[in-house]
Amino acid sequence: MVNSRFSVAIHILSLIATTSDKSQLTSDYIAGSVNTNPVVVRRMIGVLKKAGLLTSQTGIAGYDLLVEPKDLTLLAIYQAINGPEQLFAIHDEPNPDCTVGRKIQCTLEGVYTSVWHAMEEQLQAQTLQDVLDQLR
Amino acid sequence: MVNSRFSVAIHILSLIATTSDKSQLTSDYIAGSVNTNPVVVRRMIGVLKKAGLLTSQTGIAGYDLLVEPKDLTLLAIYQAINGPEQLFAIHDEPNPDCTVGRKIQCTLEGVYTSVWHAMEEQLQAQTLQDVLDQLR
DNA sequence: CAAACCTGTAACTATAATGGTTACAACGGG
DNA sequence: CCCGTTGTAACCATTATAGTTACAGGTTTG
Repeated sequence: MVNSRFSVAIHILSLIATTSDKSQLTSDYIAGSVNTNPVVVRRMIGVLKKAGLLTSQTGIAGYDLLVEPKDLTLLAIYQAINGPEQLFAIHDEPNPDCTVGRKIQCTLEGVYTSVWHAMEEQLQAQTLQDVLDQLR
Repeated sequence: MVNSRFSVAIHILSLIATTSDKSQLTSDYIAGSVNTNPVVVRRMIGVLKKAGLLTSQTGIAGYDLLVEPKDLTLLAIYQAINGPEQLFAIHDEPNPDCTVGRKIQCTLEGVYTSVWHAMEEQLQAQTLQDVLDQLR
């Protein structure tokens, strides 16, 4: 199972998008909604900030989205967190003296690429706004 | 990143499907091709056996597929290993007193279900035979 | 200015997953 | 019987994950 960071990120971004009173929107408050630690929240927000999805200012409560929810795809969020990392791991150094071992890595990469493309399409098709609509 | 078990399973099944001399096909030999430990191989084979993909007999070298490579989808292999497990984790117990927290789990499940379906289709569309063809 | 907030980040910890390893019981074939 | 094999339990090392403490530095308010 993949870790829960993607879930936490979507939760955080949803809160930022829907909370009108910015002074209320502290890492402590967000942590209370997500049910985790404020530092975990700030750490995740740091990642999303680096990816250009939001801004914040040291010392001041509140965060601002830099992308409209309707323009923020789940794929963009996913990539902000995981980078270009492969989804499935391939075992290291299979035996090159074996017909299977020699070509298995390359073959699996092809398989995983097609699987990943299918996921990508789904993530691209859904935006933060879609999530917000379902949270109503 | 997801663990490498799926990759290892496909590798093992490919070897079983392509090795004609069964007395050669020991867990030790397979481990040599995969580049891992014989026990890791036997452990994985135990899982695949429980799922009904192959047979073996204590004390005798060799394994036999119970499903023709052309009928063995990568989805079947994936499910043999991972069961019905969700792909993405969702964080526990978000705050029910919060509009977002209250409905985020349900919403994310919907999102992940659509993503998983897309993956499923890709895995269903490819068989072990397709993999074997690419290993040539 | 001082106190009370906040963010940003480093560092440490506990827990769990993963894969490798040793060990051994049980089986089969020469 | 003897040797090689499968099937498993048990243990270990490594790593990822998330939680936590601590603190530097910014902001606001009285």
